[in-house]
Amino acid sequence: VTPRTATATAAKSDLSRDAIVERALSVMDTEGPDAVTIRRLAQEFGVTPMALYWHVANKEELLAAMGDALLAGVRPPPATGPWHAQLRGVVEVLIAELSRHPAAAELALPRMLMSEPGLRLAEFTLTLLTQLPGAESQAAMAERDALQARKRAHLESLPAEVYPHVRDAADVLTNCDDESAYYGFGVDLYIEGAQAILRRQRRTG
Amino acid sequence: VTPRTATATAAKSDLSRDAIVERALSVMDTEGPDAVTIRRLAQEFGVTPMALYWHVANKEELLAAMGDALLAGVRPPPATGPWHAQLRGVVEVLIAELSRHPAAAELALPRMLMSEPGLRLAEFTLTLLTQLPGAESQAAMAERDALQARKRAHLESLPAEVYPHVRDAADVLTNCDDESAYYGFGVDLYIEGAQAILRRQRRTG
DNA sequence: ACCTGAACACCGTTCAAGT
DNA sequence: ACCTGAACACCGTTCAAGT
Repeated sequence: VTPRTATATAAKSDLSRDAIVERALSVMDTEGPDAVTIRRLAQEFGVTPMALYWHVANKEELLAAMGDALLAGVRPPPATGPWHAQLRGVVEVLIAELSRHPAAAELALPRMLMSEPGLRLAEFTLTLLTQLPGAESQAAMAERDALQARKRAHLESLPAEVYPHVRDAADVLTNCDDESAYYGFGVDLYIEGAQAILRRQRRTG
Repeated sequence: VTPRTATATAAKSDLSRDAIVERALSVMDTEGPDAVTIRRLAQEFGVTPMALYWHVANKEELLAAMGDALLAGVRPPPATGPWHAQLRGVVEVLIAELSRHPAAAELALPRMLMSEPGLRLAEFTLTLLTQLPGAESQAAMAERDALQARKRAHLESLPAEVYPHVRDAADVLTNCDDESAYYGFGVDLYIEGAQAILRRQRRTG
């Protein structure tokens, strides 16, 4: 009679960082954000709550790891067609991945410029856009200055050989000295897009 | 010696729903989301935690009310110029308001289609866009089907005289039968916008 | 290296009771 | 109508200790 089988639920895989993150995602998917607690995940593995702290520093780090796991799952489709078709491709794959874990989606966006999987995606997107500066999501737009300072510091420490475009765009991506210019780009993006679609609707419809 | 002055902090305004919401926003602004707890707000007013439950059903309702307060603060600038200039105007005012309460920004977006202040804003925006269907934020895009069903039911119960455009667009705003079409619109918006800005850059730069 | 046990300082919320 | 007191069932996390 091993002590584990007494308390462990159905799937009694070994405890590990990846296993915890994966289980946390599935708990969040099925039971919502409030259900993912350290204690709950512990009993999911038939283990003491404190056992998790060996694999994960704290809950904040766990949530970040969940976001990174989503982004790591976004693999761009094979490159065919013009740049905007490829761009549409990655965005659609990203949306598909976020749709598979709706409640965890908002964990992914703030990680885009702060983690390896996120930066891989950003670098790929910026490669397609070449000289066009990047536009952040609305959620990212509303983030604190402190966090943005950390982001910039982090971006500036990146190796230029691996992330050339991200580094080039670091200023635009984090600069908030001129807020109106920063937000203005996102607004322009929306307006121009709406106008273009309106024109097309008039043509075809 | 009244018992209140003994425990109340500096500003000892009377307890009320609006006062609680306002104080919650300022606590969130200055000390972050984790600091806004029922117990903390109670001692902010020099009162027992349970006192708040007379004015607010639970914490979830409090957070929703905070989001609504932000949206209620978004007043469109005087209408001048073409429709896209006016649209840019509201969006900029919205962004300005969200910037004043960065940590609370994400409370506002999910309330856009669920509260009176949000619907007022949506109606105004859709009036400008006229026949153009509305595009939701990425955060809203990732919401659950259950919530979308509630939204639709809520939208369909609205008086057609007050919210004609919102009602007309209810289908597009909540329909997820064809996910790809729903998300595709947002993607088109982004792509077309990026292309338009690229063209303009080539012309002027 | 990996996990346990006991404890601390918190949460949101209910329910009966006061005024 | 509006607030209190005591209690319940939870949290995340630390710290010393086990194997």
